[in-house]
Amino acid sequence: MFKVIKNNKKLRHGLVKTPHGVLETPFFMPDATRAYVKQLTNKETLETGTKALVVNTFHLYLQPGLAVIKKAGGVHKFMNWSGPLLSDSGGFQVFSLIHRNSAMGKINDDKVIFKSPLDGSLHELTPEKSIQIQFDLGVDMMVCLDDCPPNEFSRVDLERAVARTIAWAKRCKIEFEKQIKKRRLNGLKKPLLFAVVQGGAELDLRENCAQELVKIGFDGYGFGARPVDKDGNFLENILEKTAEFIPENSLRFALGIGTPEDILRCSKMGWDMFDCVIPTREGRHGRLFRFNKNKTYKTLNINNAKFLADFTAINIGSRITELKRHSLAYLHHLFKMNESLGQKLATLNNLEFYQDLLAGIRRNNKN
RNA sequence: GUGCCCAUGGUGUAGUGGUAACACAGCAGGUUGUGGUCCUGUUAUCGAGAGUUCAAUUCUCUCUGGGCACC
Repeated sequence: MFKVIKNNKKLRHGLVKTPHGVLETPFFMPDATRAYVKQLTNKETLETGTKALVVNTFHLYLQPGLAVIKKAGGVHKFMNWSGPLLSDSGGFQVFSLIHRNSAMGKINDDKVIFKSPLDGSLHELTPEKSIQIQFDLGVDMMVCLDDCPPNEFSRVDLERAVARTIAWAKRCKIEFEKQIKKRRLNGLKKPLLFAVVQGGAELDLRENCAQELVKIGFDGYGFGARPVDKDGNFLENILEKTAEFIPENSLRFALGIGTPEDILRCSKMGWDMFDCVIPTREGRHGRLFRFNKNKTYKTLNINNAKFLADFTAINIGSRITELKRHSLAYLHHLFKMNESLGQKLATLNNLEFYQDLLAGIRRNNKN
């Protein structure tokens, strides 16, 4: 259940009730694709201010496999996470796999068949199966299987992907209702369901896709495909208009977004939910995010030689003791030694930065 | 002491009578529904001296340094 508490033009503040707790919007979810945030224990993840995580259907289906997760009693129990979890449908992964290499699978209107990148075995994914898997995972928020085309696809190909995404969303909704009844998940136990708006950089396709999905009716709607073009330019206008195509009382989920700047921009357009690999992945590669005094931010590459003897703190204002006490010079040393403790500290730093960024947006939107 | 072998960037190795290549390290970029090991640039080298030659990192000699064997 989602309720907008404050709506000042497009600056939104709201509450999402999920089976595993309430979330204030807008919020950011780190990606725990394979049921772990890389480098961190759950306790450490919580210390960054993180409330909810994203896991991935595609990855968990392949490893460790559904049998194991069902036996564990769901992903929450498997990974010992008691907060809200969202699962991605796996559509993005399957389609990027096939679009990169057509030998990896086939897509038709009914289903998608793909080869496991792990052992080459063949698997079939349908909208119904994707929803069933997500119920087996036992997550709080699920995403419909969508046909996710690269933004550079031709108009005709984008149209076909939109048509398929709508048809599949309908099938997902039907399967969702079926599973709800079958599993008797009423009231607060009922997960939220999201559909994904496709259409590349063609505004009318985005509008059409959103309208058709709204007719079917979902708790929230996501922005599909990469939010940047092939030159790395942010699709600002497309994001802004797509948010407007989504009803005000629905959740707006900006999948895979993004840089701190992109999240700031999107939150001003009325997007409520974000997830991205940037803070964790870039952290592992040595890029740190930090605030300037005037609330702007900058990044630094801890690998750079200029940090060799920089004994200032990683983040003097951090709530996390290690970030407050350890110096940049020490972190530089850990990275030069290829010591995973360095990746952990950088991940902690970046997730705390992202959560502080979102907390700031929420404060701003409340007032 | 005698004999033999070796010497190429920071490290480990290619190679050639027309001034040198690769890997790692270094330096710096990149990463948007996860590439933990990824990608892209970039800096830097023929131990010293003499000889042969139009030309030597390459051939010869001496020296220096290192290794092996023998006494």
